[in-house]
Amino acid sequence: MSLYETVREELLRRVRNGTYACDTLLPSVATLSEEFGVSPITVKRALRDLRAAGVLVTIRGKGAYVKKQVRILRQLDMRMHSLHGTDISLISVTREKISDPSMVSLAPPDQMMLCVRKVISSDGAPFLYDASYLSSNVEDEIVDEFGRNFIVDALRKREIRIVKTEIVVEAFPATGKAAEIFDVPNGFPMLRRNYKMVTTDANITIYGVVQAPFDRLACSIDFPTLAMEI
Amino acid sequence: MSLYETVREELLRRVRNGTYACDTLLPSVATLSEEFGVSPITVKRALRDLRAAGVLVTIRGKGAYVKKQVRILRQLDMRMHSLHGTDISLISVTREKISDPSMVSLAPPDQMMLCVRKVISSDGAPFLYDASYLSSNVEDEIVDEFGRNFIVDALRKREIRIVKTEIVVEAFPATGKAAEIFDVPNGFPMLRRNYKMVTTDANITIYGVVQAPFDRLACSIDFPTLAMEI
DNA sequence: GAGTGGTCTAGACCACCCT
DNA sequence: GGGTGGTCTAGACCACTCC
Repeated sequence: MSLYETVREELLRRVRNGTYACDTLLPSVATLSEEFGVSPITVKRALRDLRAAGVLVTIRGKGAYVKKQVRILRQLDMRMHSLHGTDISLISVTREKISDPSMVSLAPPDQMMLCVRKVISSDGAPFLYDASYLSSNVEDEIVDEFGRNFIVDALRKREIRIVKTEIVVEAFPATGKAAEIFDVPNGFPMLRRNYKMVTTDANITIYGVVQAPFDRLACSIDFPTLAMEI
Repeated sequence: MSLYETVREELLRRVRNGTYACDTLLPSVATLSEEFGVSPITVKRALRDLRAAGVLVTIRGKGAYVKKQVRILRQLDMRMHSLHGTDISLISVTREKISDPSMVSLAPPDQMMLCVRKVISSDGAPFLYDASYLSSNVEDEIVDEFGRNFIVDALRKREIRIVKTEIVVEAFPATGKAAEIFDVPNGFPMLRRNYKMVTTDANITIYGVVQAPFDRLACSIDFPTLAMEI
């Protein structure tokens, strides 16, 4: 094992066993490099890995803090609004085609669609980034509701029900945009859920993408009677 | 944007638009550092990020190759054996307690259990790492079958059916062991599925973990009539 | 101004591949 | 032996925080 890996594993061990407690400041790079007898740059590299793994958060001019681990576990068939202390923040409403390559498995239509992007926060920290696409010919009034509410809620007001849902769940490394919104380093492991919802209104089929950092969200699913693989 | 980020994004752009095609060798670090007018170390750092993002694979003494993207999409309620060209390789059969912290949300029992670990490969490349736990008092003969077959198959031979399944899906960064099996760098984004299966045999409840690199596996789920959140 | 981490560079050494 | 990438170091500069 290389030097920086050894340092990284030792620091990780100290975080896990509580030597470096939650929300506390780690010793400075200079101190650690002395203690381990390695160059400061090697310590920095170890810290960089730990940051990328969600173990630490570093603040320029201050130091490295042990990241608090609070992960939200969501049931996939649970309604969104049942979460406490969540806050919806509208990012943008645009007209565009679905170009996200991760959506291809849901075979989206190749036409201009209405796109509503929002960020959902819990206790001030964003934990979900949602982009949902609707047929461009939806009435303008409904757009406003979509920005402030969850889609199913907005649809229900108009007595539109969801008939069928397809979901694809995958992990992926954070890229520029998602990394910025969640304030995580590039390459940070993320969870993505692509969805397609068919409604009782033949004109309205909803496509979308929800993203979240791996350490803030996990999904749970229950199958009452289905036989499962592995 | 920092220098190495600029280099990284430009290289990524070239991979995406086909300038550097799949399975081809990139120019050497020395060449790239000349072209971009930066230090070789800065290029190396950019390459390191791209390796961590699953874009490149580097081989010592040869160079950096563009990684082929072949992701398997699996339906969560699809039976495993329906996949073509898959191969099961038994890693170990042990008796141990469930200590994986990612399992706590499924509330596993705190007792010695039988643990069967296997790797499932497709076309020679491992894409699934499964660890499944059973009550330790299961008959010895069944253990052998578990190593060679998928659990549901082994159970069905004994006319045991699955009554209920709970699943938790999450992303996480690859650590030492998983990184080794799949030959991915530390911190590589992975997809994990924790499961709990209740069977018709009151003595047999199965717990387990399936892991896969983000670029080799995604899960899909269909809900015929359920109303979904966001 | 002193201390912190983030970045970039130059130079060195090593392990590995190919010829 | 010459080329490749991986690692480690020393030194420098910058941006930031805190006193």
